[in-house]
Amino acid sequence: MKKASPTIRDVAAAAGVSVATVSKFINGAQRFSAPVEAKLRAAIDSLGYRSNPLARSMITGRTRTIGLAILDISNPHFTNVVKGANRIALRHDYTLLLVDTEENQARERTLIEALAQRVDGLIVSSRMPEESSQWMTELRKPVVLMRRADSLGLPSLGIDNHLTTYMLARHLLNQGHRRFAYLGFGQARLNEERIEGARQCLAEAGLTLDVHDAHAPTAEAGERSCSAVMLGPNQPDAVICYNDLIALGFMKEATSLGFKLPRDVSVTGIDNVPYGEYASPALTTVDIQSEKMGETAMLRLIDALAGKRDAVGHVTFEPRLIVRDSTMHRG
Amino acid sequence: MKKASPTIRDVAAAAGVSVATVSKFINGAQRFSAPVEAKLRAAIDSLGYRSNPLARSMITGRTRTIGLAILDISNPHFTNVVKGANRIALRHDYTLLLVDTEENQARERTLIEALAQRVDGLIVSSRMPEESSQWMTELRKPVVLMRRADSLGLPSLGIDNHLTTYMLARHLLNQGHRRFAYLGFGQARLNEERIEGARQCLAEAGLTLDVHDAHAPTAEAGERSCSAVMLGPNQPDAVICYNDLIALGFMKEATSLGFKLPRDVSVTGIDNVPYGEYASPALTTVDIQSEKMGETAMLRLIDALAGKRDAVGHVTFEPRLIVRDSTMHRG
DNA sequence: CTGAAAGCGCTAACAC
DNA sequence: GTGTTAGCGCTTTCAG
Repeated sequence: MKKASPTIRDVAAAAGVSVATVSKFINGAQRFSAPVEAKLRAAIDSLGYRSNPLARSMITGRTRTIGLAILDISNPHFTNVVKGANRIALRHDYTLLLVDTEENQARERTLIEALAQRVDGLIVSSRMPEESSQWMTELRKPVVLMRRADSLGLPSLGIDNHLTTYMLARHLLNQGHRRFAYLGFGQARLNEERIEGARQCLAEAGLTLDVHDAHAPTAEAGERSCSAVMLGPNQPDAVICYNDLIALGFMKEATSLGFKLPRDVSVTGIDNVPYGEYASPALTTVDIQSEKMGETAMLRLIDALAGKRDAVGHVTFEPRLIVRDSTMHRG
Repeated sequence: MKKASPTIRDVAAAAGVSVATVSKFINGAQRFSAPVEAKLRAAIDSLGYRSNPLARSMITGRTRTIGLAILDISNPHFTNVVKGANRIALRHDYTLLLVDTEENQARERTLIEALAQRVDGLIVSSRMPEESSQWMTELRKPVVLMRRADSLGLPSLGIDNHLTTYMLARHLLNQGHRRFAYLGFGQARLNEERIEGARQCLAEAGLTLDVHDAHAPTAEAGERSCSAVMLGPNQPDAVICYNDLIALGFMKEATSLGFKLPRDVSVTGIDNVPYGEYASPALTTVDIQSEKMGETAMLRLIDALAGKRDAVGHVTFEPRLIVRDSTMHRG
């Protein structure tokens, strides 16, 4: 299982040619005379030769590997990002070096810096404040950021967060809701934008938003926070959650607490994770094109690596409202 | 963003020592005289030197990278495997090179063979028949298989599949169900074992199993197959699904078709994916310790790489029944 | 403790 | 078309 692999030299010897010829052959760099080609082929597969990508990389400086740093592989949003990124990578003959930072900011930098050394470029998802992310520009490798960060001068992409919650609020308003709560995740940069989006929409209707924090972007966190929202002094008839996971947990706990959904309260999420559809009531949410974001990030990175002109700008994705059964008209 | 990185030679020059000394220093291979150590430190961080892992790997033959090949990152079962494997890898200072074969057998071999060249060892999840998996033993790298395959002589691990469905059938039997259907995924090796487990249990009660195939291990497939199961000639009062995803899809569609769950039919899955809990009715399932499997696979691999004696055997995990609301007593 | 030198397996000029 | 040769950035004997 671990026998020493034959090298290019072994092949050269076996085929009676020079190493340079073998190298050119495996790289398909040119054409060869029939006898040489035959001998090469024979030597290669009789020895079971496979070129050593490490040695090649050391010279060319390219590894055909892209680093992808995400915050939590358990979150279906990121799973979809990985899926999209992986698909494009494969198509361009790259492989993915995955790093899950597990929402741990302390580790993040070390992990990503180490990653940067083994790849040609990287896609990074991070919650670090822009001010302390300067190091990302000093990785000596092209980086695509999965969030807006204008001051860093890095290519980036993300959705219009303000719009997500604006849409949600408008939808709920149209349905006749009047008492709004927002269950957020304060550590995320984009939490503010989401609060702002909902607030603005509500303000236009003369309403206010009761803001809560779930402290984690997970279903468990949503469960834990439910009673504080539903049994507090401002019982809402509509709650907008930071993401689908929180919403799913919230709905489960609300049901346990004896509320009938969506009759007693309408709930919405953001992300359009695959399982919102299978919850009951099926979750109204906003699709943020997670998979597409992964694809686009990878595409931009690969273009950059190929030397194509890359607008070092921000690409904004359009969110799309997905109405399901967790929101209903208020008589 | 791409300035040429300083090399060990630059450091040596700046510090006025030899490259060998620098090498030993960054590898913490020995102790140094105070003045040398000071100069080294100064040179290294004034240059911002970082050792090039590729060059190191080429010599040592080790990359500190583990390859993980899974069938579908969208499936929460595999997500959990990744999570577990990643946690252990990180702890031992390894990184994960992830490959998602997307349930595509044709690509699988190529992808994995390529992967094998860039890693120290690999963990492989595959549906390939044992007979045609011989190549996995010829990768020249340690491999841990995420399924039973005795003839290959590779370390492997998995759960007792026979027991999963046996338990499920027994549970449903105890609840008074009598008309059983199984909604499987024929392409999986373990489908047979699961059918057998349920069958055996039912046989003991003088009952039979009505076997169907969903053709994919996904929620969509479960939805599509529902009507054939529920509206066919043998309407069941209990259905055991190949996995949670299929069960979730099945339940959704059954509800659409007008069935009341679990009153009209009890449904079970296998895997204990996080979202079964948030479906309604919450899904009765069998926990197969996905995350733990990932951890154990990684641990065994790392032990093997560290030269520790590794029983080239199969480790079997115990499934555990999780009863929730999708199964109920039959009056 | 420190240094000199010989490569790891391969590519990339440049000759022939 | 094919061969020669000089390294890539680093580790690793082996002397001193």
